[in-house]
Amino acid sequence: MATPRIQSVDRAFSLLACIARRGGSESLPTIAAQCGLSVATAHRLLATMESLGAVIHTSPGKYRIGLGVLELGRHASLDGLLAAAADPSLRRITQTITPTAHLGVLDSEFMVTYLAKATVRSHPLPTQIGSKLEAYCSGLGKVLLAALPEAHLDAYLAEGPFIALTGRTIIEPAALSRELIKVREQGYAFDDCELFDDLRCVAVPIRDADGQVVAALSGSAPAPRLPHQSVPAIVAELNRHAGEIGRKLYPAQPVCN
Amino acid sequence: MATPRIQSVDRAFSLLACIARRGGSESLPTIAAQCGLSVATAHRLLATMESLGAVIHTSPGKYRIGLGVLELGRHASLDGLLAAAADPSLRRITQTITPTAHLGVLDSEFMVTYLAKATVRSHPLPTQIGSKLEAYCSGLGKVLLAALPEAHLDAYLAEGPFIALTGRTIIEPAALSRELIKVREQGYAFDDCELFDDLRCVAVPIRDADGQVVAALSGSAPAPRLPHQSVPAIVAELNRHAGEIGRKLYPAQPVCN
DNA sequence: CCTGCGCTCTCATATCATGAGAGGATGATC
DNA sequence: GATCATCCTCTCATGATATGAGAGCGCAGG
Repeated sequence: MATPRIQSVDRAFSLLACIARRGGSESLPTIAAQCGLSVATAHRLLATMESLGAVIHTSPGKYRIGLGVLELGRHASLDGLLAAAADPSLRRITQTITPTAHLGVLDSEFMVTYLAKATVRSHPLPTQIGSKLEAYCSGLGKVLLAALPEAHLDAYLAEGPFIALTGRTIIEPAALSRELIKVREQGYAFDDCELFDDLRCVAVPIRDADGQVVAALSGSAPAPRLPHQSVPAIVAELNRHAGEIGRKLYPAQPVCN
Repeated sequence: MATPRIQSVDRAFSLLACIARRGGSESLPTIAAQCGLSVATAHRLLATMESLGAVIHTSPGKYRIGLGVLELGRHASLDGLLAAAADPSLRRITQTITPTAHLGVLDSEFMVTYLAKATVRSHPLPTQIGSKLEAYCSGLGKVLLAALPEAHLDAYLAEGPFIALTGRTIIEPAALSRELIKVREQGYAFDDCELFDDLRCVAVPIRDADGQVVAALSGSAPAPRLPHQSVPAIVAELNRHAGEIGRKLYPAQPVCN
């Protein structure tokens, strides 16, 4: 059968989640009840975690998440995890779908940051992990922009007209706005040589457990290798990978009933 | 006997600590060995935590701290924990030692931030939780300054001379420097009406597990109620509380061998 | 094709966690 | 200042739960 769960660990995290949710002032009996545990069990679990620094019992009736958790969290960042989680998918994509694959996020300045990249040797591309790029001119950027809340998007569009990188770059705010609506509706973006001449790219969103777009995944190829009729299949494949990445990062949350 | 520990929870956190330390690229067999666990056990624990989002298995040989831990950590801050952990001690101090007690930290601008305060009704003081105060003129500030690394302290002293708040405020950098050396040596600070007329205060450092000063704890009283000969006893009591607070926040770390 | 490595799973065993409730301590109320 | 209400801690017999060795599977590189 599937790997059996360790009950105590489930319960421990249930307690942590419960404490985190309540911001830190619930009594042990209350917490125990919320997690469906006996007071004795909850107490043992909390005492164990307290000695590990994961929880602290500040005063009667008050439990809080401890510095230990903060310390552990210091080693994780959304960007780093996205990159790490996406890496295997990117590799597979380059082997089966398009010769190049990218993962990117949008920063607060509306710039796309490349977090991960994979390419087959024969098709180098001048993109670099960690570098930033304007959003309006790439598949990744269009997917990420399309997911922005109305107000932010308007602010971005107001920055236009934009600079043309190729003859096909969308530079007019109105045209970009229309394009983004289309992207949002169809669930993917198609970059038809808008960033580099002769390079096409398909991009799809990566979503968290709530469906919010947190990043985008793209596959790029020379235009001849990426004809229009191949797009639907590529989108499907990319979506499969995007779903996998999303699920890796955001599993069923630890609930506390 | 003392509350029994939950072995699985200890092991789970041992794994987390191990993964965090290695920055995220160790194979399951390696991690298991480092934590003294069998591969099967480590696998079960990790699988459980993975489904909770505490860990993610990005690709073969690579485990990382997951977003779940980040999310939990979002609810904890050093400041908040210090305040919460100190609160009971502050209350006790006001009942047994001095009518007012404060907890403060130093920010990057050399300002003391009051994180917690307790007072008995009969002795109000115009200090507010969350407000900031120059460091040179209070017991808390002197303790915190005395713990700064040489270079930072020099930078601060160069900002002087300071503004006198009472006739006894130390305003000359040279004098303050001498005072801080004394504070460092004796392990506590005595504020003899340097901040408010007729208000004396004794302050001691709160240290983390490594002995680094992270905050300071003070007891204040009207000058007549805090004669010089009572200082040693007050220092001892404050230190007891400071130790308690430090131990609450920084228990024996989760080690991974 | 074969080898090495990393991960997953099986199963009998006994360790380990369990939960009801008593007792002690602390703080609030009157 | 005394009483009451919480909250926390601990005990102990029971059995559910975690354990670990090792086999098997899939994958990647040689």
